[in-house]
Amino acid sequence: MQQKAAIPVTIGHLKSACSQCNLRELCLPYGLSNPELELLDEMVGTRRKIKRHTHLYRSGDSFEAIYAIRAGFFKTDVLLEDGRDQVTGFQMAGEILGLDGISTEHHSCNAVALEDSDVCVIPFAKLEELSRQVTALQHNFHKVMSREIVRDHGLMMLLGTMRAEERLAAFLLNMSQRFVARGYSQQEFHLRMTREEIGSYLGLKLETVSRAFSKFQDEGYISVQQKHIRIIDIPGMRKLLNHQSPE
Amino acid sequence: MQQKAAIPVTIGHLKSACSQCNLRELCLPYGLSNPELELLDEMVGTRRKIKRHTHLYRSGDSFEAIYAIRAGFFKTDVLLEDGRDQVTGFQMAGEILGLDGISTEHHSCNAVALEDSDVCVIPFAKLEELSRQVTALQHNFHKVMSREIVRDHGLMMLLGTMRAEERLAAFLLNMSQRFVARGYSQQEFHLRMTREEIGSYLGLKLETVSRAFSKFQDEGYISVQQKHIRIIDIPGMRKLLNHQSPE
DNA sequence: CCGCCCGTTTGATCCACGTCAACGTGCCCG
DNA sequence: CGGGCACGTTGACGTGGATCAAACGGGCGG
Repeated sequence: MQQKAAIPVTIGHLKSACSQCNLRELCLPYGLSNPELELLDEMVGTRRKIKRHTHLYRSGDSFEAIYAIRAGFFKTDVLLEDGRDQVTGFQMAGEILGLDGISTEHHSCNAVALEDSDVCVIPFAKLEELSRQVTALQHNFHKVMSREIVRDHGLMMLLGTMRAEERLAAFLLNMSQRFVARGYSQQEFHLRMTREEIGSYLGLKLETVSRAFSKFQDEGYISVQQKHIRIIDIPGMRKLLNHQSPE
Repeated sequence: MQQKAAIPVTIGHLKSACSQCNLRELCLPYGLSNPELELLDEMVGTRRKIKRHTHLYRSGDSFEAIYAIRAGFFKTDVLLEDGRDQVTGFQMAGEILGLDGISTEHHSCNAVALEDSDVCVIPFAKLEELSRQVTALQHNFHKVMSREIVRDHGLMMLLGTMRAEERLAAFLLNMSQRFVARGYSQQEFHLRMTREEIGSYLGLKLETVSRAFSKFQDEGYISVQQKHIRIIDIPGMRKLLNHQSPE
């Protein structure tokens, strides 16, 4: 983004600088003082470029660091022995990847880039060390983990109680909201994932996802052109969520 | 359990003692040295008794502490505006409740005791303070949060990809495993929750849960007598999980 | 000890979504 | 520029689990 290296690198030994990062309001540096930010800059060792459709880490990899997404888009998924898998999340700039690895010292899911991406590598041992000294960092980190838990509960709710169209509406509104927080349009965006990945995330088959997209378009809620989505009627979409329960 | 107070109390000002607790291998004290345990004892201010069917906290309550279950059994659930709700977890002795509250300083789910229970109140500010000094505590706490995230991913997998009988099998094996870790029988236990609560947790209706119980019994996997379950064929149950995928 | 009530079981029917199949469509590479 | 291929759409049909309904059983209060 800032400079294009003449030699292609997969692991860039560029220094990151949290103090300069325009995502710091969304990420671990939030609310830190300048001297504290400098400590954080030291801790975040390197950045790493991840090409589209390659893994940042795989289930079973030993856990050493968490990753802050500087630019790009990821999915995480888990795999069952029998081959079934499920997308557990889509992550965008400013969000943290790798928290699943802390519990066992090994990652328990795969993280795959859905577009060429750029992450800050945060060695976990150093994070723990620094968060013993910087209270605000410690607190931010705890909030990040807790937010992940709350997010997961929301997804469980979706998977456990919602019907297909509600799930897709919830998904689109969630995307919209996250794009807004990053300064993009609320109603118009580009989805980086396939219908199958959306389906896996929402516990639906890709055909069902496709049909729901078509239905929303027919009813004037959205306009769909491949992966390009425009939400025409946001309040209408919201109503889809709350009202129509089968009981 | 140890002594019955003459006066009924809901908030007991009994000192807890992590150093004496027989659950310390499952809980935050794991691996701490004796002097560190004493610091922990100081931090854990009080214990609190929660009667069956009463709330430990409610969604929206301001967040001040997390809770370690000393004895008893809880469920957590989230509520949608339209009245639909979903059980997001069942918690037993040695497990931690309340982590959802860190992110917004308010709880985002309800915690209800399914039997008379007893929890250690861990003021969160003090926990953060102490975990800045005691590395092992800090690390344990991070592991507890991460474990919760991994658990949630497993549940998402269940809700997103498994059929009814697989879900129930997974649920029963999970219960069994957690009872073993607490020194109870692997094959025989008492469920504290109703069929409806199991259904809500598994994303099924209570009738479906009931039918699956009956089917398992007919096929000789388990014997069911109300809430009392005996698993007869554990390896058989495990096979139910992996093999029979529809694709 | 009886009767009520909540939780559970079981049966009959329905329907949302999965499955299978065919056809479009944008895009990359030769 | 054209052919292949992954991704997406749409249709016809099947089915697992929801829904509706009725009856059962066990625990508890009177």
